[in-house]
Amino acid sequence: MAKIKAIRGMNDILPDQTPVWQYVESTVRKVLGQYGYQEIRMPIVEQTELFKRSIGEVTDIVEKEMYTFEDRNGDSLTLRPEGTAGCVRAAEEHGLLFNQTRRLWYTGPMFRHERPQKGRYRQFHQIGVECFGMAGPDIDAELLILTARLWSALGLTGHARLEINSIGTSESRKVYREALVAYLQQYKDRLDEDSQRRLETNPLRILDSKDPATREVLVNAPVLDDYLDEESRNHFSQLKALLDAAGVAYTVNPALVRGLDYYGKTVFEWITDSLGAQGTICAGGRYDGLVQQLGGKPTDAVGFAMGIERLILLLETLELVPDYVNNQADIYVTAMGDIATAPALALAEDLRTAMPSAVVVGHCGGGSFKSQMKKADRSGARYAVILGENEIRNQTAGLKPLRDDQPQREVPQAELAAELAKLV
RNA sequence: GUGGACGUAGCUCAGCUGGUAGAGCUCAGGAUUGUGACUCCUGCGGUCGAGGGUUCGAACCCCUUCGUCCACCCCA
Repeated sequence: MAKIKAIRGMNDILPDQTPVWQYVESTVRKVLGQYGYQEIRMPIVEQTELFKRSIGEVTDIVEKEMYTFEDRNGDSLTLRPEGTAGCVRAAEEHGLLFNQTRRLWYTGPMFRHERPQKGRYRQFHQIGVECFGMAGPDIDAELLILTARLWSALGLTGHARLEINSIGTSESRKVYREALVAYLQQYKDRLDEDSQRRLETNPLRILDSKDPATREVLVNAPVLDDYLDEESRNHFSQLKALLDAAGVAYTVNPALVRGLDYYGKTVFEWITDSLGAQGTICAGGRYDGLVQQLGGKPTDAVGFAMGIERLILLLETLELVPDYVNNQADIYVTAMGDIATAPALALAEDLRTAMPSAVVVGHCGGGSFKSQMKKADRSGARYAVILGENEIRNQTAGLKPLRDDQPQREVPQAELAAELAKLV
């Protein structure tokens, strides 16, 4: 019988991995909380139509990467490939957007049927942040300042660079797209294969082609900046001024376009060079038209998503995960022989009551005393508490430091908690 | 979807021109009646990813398939 294995590209996150996940999630939670952002939780499955209408019919995501299936009643449902669409749907559906401003965030798994590689999986996890009802560049700036603070909290400052661009309103972008396509059509045979295809699918993507011949053609191509409407241009220059004032470094990348149709005006990416091909750890932009497009009232909006796997990969590559994150135990309580089992359980409970934040691991499962000490060592605990016949007779416990050369002491059981509280 | 590399013990990997499976780590026990980390000894542990073919004989050669990794595409 062949063993059943996990689905390709969908990974188990094992016990030695969960501490760093919790570390990242709690850090993000803390920083977002500082800015007054509220958490929202949406279903993982939505009507397929939601993603088609928001992400765009001709994007790769919708065309070939969605996990779409029929519900038992015949409805077409899809495992969410990203969070913005569902967030907008939920917020609109429950009246969270009308005549008010909102700062929301969420986290959870997303699903895209792509070929897995480093930093890219079929089930992956994002932390998404979405802001509604704020038209000005101040909220764009707040989001970027917030991410900069998050990098600082994680020790990542200097390891990711910020690229920004303005792709204008959908109207001005449409005019530009036509001009670009018209220009490139003249040199179609000089473009690389991928870019020829992109002429039909996603012309703006050709701008960051790596092919030398294509790059040569692009030298004289129309520039998006020349086609920007006045409002987008002002918005962008104000944003740059706000970032300058806040001390957030950035570079303007005119070739930066986003893959999802709903973006307009501000777009940005935080990129690292330490992860190979999948170097974008955080990306987003403004999507003022989406709420209306999904049937709501016109509502300005801006947001971004971070890839948690990529963030963790980066932290581990740079060895930035603090040691305390992986420490499993503070105190390990041994029990020598059957006679010590009940007293050891009771003593460990006393310790937990007296030191609520300490991790007190009690030995279970028998084994020689030697092996118990070995496990105490492996647990990472700073102190071993030793309970055997002698200690029980004397109402004491052995207190043995495991991380320095201090000698072992005999402490009355009644005083042990107070004694350890001083040390841990 | 395309290209390349790779699948051998729980983990990291050796295994020569084809001759019948190895090491280190981990784990258990011992040297040390009740004391971890260092050392030494012993032991547990494998359908060599799966299926087929060639051969007296395949972990090794051939085909198919599944999976992993990296890159392209695309994206977090």
